[in-house]
Amino acid sequence: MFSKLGQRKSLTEQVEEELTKAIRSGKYLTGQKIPTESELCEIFNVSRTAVREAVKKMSARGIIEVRKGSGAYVSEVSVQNASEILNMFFELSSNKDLILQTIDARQIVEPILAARAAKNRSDHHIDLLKKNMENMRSCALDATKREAELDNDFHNKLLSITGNEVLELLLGPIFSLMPKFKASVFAKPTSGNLLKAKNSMLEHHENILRAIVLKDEVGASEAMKNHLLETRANYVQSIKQL
Amino acid sequence: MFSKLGQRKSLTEQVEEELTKAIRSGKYLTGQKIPTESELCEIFNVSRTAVREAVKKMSARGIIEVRKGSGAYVSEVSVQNASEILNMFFELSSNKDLILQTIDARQIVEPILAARAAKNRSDHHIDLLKKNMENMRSCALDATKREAELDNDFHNKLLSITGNEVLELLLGPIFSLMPKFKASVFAKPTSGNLLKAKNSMLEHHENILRAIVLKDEVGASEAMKNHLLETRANYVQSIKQL
DNA sequence: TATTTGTATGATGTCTGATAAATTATATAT
DNA sequence: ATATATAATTTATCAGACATCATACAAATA
Repeated sequence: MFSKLGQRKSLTEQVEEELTKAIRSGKYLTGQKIPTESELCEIFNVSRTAVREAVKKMSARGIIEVRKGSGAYVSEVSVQNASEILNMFFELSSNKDLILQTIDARQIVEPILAARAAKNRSDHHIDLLKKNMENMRSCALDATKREAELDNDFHNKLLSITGNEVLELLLGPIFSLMPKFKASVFAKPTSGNLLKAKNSMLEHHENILRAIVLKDEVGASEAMKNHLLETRANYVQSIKQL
Repeated sequence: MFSKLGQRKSLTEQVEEELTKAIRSGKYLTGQKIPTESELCEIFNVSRTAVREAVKKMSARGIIEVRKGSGAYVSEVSVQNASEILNMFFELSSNKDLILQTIDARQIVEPILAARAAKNRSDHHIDLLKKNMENMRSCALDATKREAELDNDFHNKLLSITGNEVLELLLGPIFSLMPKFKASVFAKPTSGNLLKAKNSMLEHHENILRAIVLKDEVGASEAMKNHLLETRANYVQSIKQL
């Protein structure tokens, strides 16, 4: 059998592979500095070009962080880090009905998350959510961007109450994207409806929060369902008008 | 006071930013070729080094694909592409109880997904799931890797039946990771329990499938809950023994 | 002594120019 | 017209140079 007819990988890719493997195997720990470029050149016996391009790729993947004049360091694999990459994916996605699909996805998973939050919540969580509501109320009517961010924050806090980092990592982006959607869809809001829309949203959030305070899992789930139904309806209507 | 001189980004980063922006704005469409390196040098008035490093970063992000001797092409932003990045994050994650957190995450979201699948399923979907079951049955007892992959395939198919690409993208990794977990946890299976474990798993899958065939949303959800309860218990027990 | 300033060293960032290897386009021969 | 050989284009890799930044340490200043 022919063993290695497969197109041999480029040097850059080989270096990247080996370095990544080394990091994954624990040879270089989080925060630790990896060898300098010239050292890597000697280790792999390749030019600086190959090393640098491999390093660039790895930094784009969030595996390492390069600091000019200092060196390259193994970055912490964090939720935030991964979310950035996911966010970029969504931004690049040209899928036209991405917005609706995202809301649909939320309709599927968020009620159960709300129920979970009602089950797990501590008093500290309640404080955080209440503070969010306060900020929302005191937010100026025309500060739509801040309002969208606070909205996102509310749902993200709910997600974090579930206490599952894996879910946080994976589902975080579908909330943090909503402000962007909102900005693109509600670009020209009919000012008369602004107050009404905000009050409606506040009411929904209050209903959700109330159920969570009471540790009412079913109630929280239902309140979330209602909230998302209206959210979806609003988007559908606004998209139609475009 | 002096206004901040905003740390100017490196040339590589600037090029990457501009190029990404151009692609996102639709200047270069999916599958289309972007300008050659030397052209980009002229456009941005920088050296090939800067251009190449920007291109490498973008290819690492899955935005473009570089073909030696041909050029760089805007790649389709696919679910698979983003999933790869997510998978890498999980592989690099050193979180010790990642396995349990992942199973917990599945316990939260998968019952509702099963219910959704029961609602949405077509006859074609049923055929696919049945074929998976057949393969699983005819799979040799000691082919644990293949068995784990088929298991993963079953759950992934369920996920795809929901018909929501956003969810597929985000949740796909938590299934595709299970084979790796399985390999690391059940490295030395007590051979006597192999048959028992497989039969149990088959039974659970059958229960789930049956409910889906009947479009029984509650039944599918419950069957999935039971399945994951046992899955979790198995892992907990095996991890203890380590 | 404590703070600031100057300086040397080593790291990444960028440029230039060259050669190799893969692809694509062109020309040629049958 | 088809197939093949050749040329042109493009990315891959290398080498070396200088610029820019970070850091540590010595020197100067208060």
